Amino acid sequence: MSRVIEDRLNQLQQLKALGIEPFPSVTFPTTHTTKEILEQWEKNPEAFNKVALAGRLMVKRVMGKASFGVLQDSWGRIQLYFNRDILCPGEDKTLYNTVFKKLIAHGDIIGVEGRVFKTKTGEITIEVQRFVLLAKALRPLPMPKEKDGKVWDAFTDPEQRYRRRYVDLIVNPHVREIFRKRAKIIQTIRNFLIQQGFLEVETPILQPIYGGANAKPFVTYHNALGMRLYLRIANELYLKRLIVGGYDAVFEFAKDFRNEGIDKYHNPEFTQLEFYVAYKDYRWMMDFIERLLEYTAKAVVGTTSVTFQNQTIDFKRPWKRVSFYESIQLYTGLDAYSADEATLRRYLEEQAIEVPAYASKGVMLDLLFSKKVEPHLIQPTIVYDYPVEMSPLAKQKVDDPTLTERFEVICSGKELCNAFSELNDPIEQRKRFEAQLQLRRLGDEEAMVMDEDFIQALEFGMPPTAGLGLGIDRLTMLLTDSPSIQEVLFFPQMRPKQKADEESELSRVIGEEAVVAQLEAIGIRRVEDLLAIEPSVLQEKLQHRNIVVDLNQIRDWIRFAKRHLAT
RNA sequence: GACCCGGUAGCUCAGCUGGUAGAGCAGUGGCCUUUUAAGCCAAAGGUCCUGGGUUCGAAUCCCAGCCGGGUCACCA
Repeated sequence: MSRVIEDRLNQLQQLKALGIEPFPSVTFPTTHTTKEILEQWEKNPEAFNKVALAGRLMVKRVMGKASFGVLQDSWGRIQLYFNRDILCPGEDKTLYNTVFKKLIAHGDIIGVEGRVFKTKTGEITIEVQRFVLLAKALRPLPMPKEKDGKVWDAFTDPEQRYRRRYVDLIVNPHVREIFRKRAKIIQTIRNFLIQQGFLEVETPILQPIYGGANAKPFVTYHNALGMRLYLRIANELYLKRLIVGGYDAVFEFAKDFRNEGIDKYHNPEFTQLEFYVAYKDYRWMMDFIERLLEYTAKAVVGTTSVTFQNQTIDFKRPWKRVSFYESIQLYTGLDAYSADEATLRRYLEEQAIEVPAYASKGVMLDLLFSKKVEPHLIQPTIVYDYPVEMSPLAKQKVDDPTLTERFEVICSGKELCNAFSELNDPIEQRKRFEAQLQLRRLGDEEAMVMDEDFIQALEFGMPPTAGLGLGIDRLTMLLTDSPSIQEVLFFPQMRPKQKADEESELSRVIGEEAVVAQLEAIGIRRVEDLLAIEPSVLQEKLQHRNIVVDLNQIRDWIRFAKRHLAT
């Protein structure tokens, strides 16, 4: 590797010797993109006798006094033709023989000017009359080659692709396309909502009390306030406060954070759209989400029907609708509505589904549904009327208080949306939170916690409201036929490549390696040691080693250390 | 978290019945003025993930660890 970089550094020096700056401070005005040329040249070749475009040189094939290259810009690739006597009409052939042939390499970013023509073999090509180096590449790119749809030496190792996504984006054009579609999905939904009169809002990511979903949070610490904060697991409770505040319809594309495992459907941070509409209910919301997703699919892929992992999924409305208990009846034959806890537990155990000891009826129904029903629901399906036990923020049905006005959209066997008529009765909401607290006491770490301020907000009166959460990452997977969430996130979470033990527990708490080294020198090697020493003594000892630290800083470390040990 | 698979040149991979480390592409030098996975000739390129162990000798066998992927578990 170092050899290749050495060669390139060498090229760098030689360029400078020729008076060519390898990283010039210039603009390069372009007249076209690769895509425009490829699409429009046939129709009107005369208009392409003088074009300028810039991009990365992806392929360089030198054939003596003429060469071919491939230029890649943001939109695609086009072939370049370099001819010695066109580039160097006079005696001096340095520009071609030395600069182009020796010093410009695969991966360099260049600007070219020239005329568009078609080669003998029928490929639209730019005859380069002038080129400039815009930025030198010191590292070599992987070089996949492609012919007739077959790819050789593809850059496929997921680890490398995700860790160095920029390389992935350079050499795998379809990856760039996925993220363009992701952007289009978000823009389409945003425009749709704005057109319907929604207000786009932003709510806190750092929350003193986390809520709105069943999940384990990330914990952090605010030094000045001296308090624990959580990264939000949802923004639901804040958006509903805004409905209390008098907005009719609000939405937020929210990054949420959940401290759980990572797999092909889960990343610690993910994007969820939530929106709330006053004076509507979940029936209205069913129609609305059908319209929204049908419209989005059409806008992004052109049709309502998409292919996802060899399944055809059609977002054309109306979608199938089935009640929660009917769906269970359908796939298990079980009358879960009438069944008591013991019956459910027995059934689950018979099906070899692990049931936690603390499992309430709600938890068991959830298990039953996700194991036995969800996997069968491939086409977008609205499952409605969820049991109250599993829906602590949803309004009960008037004619059956064991059920709530809640529905989920299941698609390709996975939850895509979750929606309900929002519970706006503060007294009932308090009871539901208390039931959650009880679950928590029994060992359900994902049960919700009490949010007094939210209840107080409801006490001021919230209109009847319909709300919905939509997993943007999952929707993107569906609409781009991506098999994992990592494929639709630019930078999915990865373990650091360095050996984990290179960074000690202590350095995770302290953060500054220089300080850690001195701490270790005075015998503080573990987080526990930090707690055992008096802050002022530590300050003095560090001072002897020429490290001046504020006493508050040391107290922060100790707080952090305590938190670290507690988790 | 459990199990399975993988980690060898910049990239894709072979070598894994232990005996001096291989190919294609990329890179380097040379030839070639419409090629396209360009071609031909030549030379070069490596902590075989890390650390231990077995052995005269380990990329190869054993143990531990790290990183990734897959399946399952938990979750959206």
